[in-house]
Amino acid sequence: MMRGGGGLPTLDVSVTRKISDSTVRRLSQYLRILEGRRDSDPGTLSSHELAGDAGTTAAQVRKDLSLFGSFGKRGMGYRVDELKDHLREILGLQRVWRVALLGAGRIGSALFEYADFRRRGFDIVAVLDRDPGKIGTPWGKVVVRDVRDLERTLAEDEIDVVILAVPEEAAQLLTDLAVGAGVRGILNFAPVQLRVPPDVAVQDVNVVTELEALSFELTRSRGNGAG
Amino acid sequence: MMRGGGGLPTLDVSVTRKISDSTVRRLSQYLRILEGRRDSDPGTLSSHELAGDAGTTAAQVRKDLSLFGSFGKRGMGYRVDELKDHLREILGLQRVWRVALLGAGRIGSALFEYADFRRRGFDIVAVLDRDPGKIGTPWGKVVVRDVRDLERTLAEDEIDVVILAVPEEAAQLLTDLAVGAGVRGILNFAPVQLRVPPDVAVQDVNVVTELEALSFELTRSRGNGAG
DNA sequence: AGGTGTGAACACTTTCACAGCA
DNA sequence: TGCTGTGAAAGTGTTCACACCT
Repeated sequence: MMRGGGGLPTLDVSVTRKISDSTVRRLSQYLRILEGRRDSDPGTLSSHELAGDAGTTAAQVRKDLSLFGSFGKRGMGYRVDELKDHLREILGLQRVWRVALLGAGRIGSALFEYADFRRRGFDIVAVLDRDPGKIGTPWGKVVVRDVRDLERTLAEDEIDVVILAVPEEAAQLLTDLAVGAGVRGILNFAPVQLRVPPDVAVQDVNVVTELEALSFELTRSRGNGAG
Repeated sequence: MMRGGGGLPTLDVSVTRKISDSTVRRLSQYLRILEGRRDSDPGTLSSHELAGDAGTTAAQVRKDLSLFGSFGKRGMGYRVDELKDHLREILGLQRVWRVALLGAGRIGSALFEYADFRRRGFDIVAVLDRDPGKIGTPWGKVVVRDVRDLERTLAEDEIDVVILAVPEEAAQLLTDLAVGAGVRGILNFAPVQLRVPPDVAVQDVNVVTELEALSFELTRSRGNGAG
């Protein structure tokens, strides 16, 4: 493989190549698995081991990683610490992302309480809602703000990413405001297809769709000899 | 296209063919879009319209639907009511699925309160937790039960699908018990790769992975001329 | 021997483009 | 004419298999 530099770590993160969504999700999973390893575990692991834990194949693991560089040693496998660092860099997790939570309802509060975000580099620095009964109440270190101050909040708090946990009807309007205020990433819990400019990234979480996918699978497999 | 019967509705649901996950997700989306239409909207719509609302292409819509039958009329498009029925049948939504919620914490309670499930054919008929402070408390029409009664509850309540909203450490154990008790579908919120027999369907929901996918996209696009 | 990195083969998905029906 | 349904083409993603390094 050709690469320019001398002693720099081998990492092709900067190369613009199309990386599939499934690859990215697996990389996230690999990182989670590595982070779950104890200090007593060996400091090195093979693509086979990682694949086993991730429910994929060794070839898939090697291919995924090789898209970004050569992180392993032949005959040895991958050094856990090194690979963790590479994955964090690949995924853009070596910085803290400033997140605003839009919607302080059930979903919003469940997400807010989920401490893993902070540990994983996503800091919820603002919470906004429409309900006067919620505005002004303290949530941990932040105070719930009026969603009408959305644009100012996003700018002042230098928000990178917005988590949309509001009713369907409000989702597109708030998206437009957030995008206008410079937000480039949205994690969308509302069951609508958000319309955004091409330079804005959206990830959808839709539990009903997941359940319907289960329903589909269960319905199909019923007849196929599983009895 | 060849098909056996006489006057029966044209529907290939029974045919065993590999349908991709992305197709299934789009079908769910199409259904949601159709259900969101008002009575004042036209009773018919084209693949182009549906594609527009779903953020995909007309060819994709037609291909997705054609995997299951010929539901449209050339020159006319699709009848909304008919297509809704077909999609419900394809997705296995013409019955009510009996769901047990494992874990009455933040996520569990947010999910439980999300009324859309019931409307969409997923009835949460049991809630279980480990916490003695929660066991016995009424949640709507059901009472939180001791997770130690899991197997009996699953059998007695004829549970089809389990929603796993418990801490990571408990997830695999509860999965094994549920599978042993005959559950064939699991919606998993725990950040672990569950091990299940091949006839059990699992869908994962992992918000951290979604955020990391956003992080990846934002990191990559930074340099690529969006400024 | 053990295990990575990777081109090539294969499998799957999406898009194209058009015949054919309303 | 308008729009579906669908083979064929193009495009993507996964698996194979092996050269090569430790």
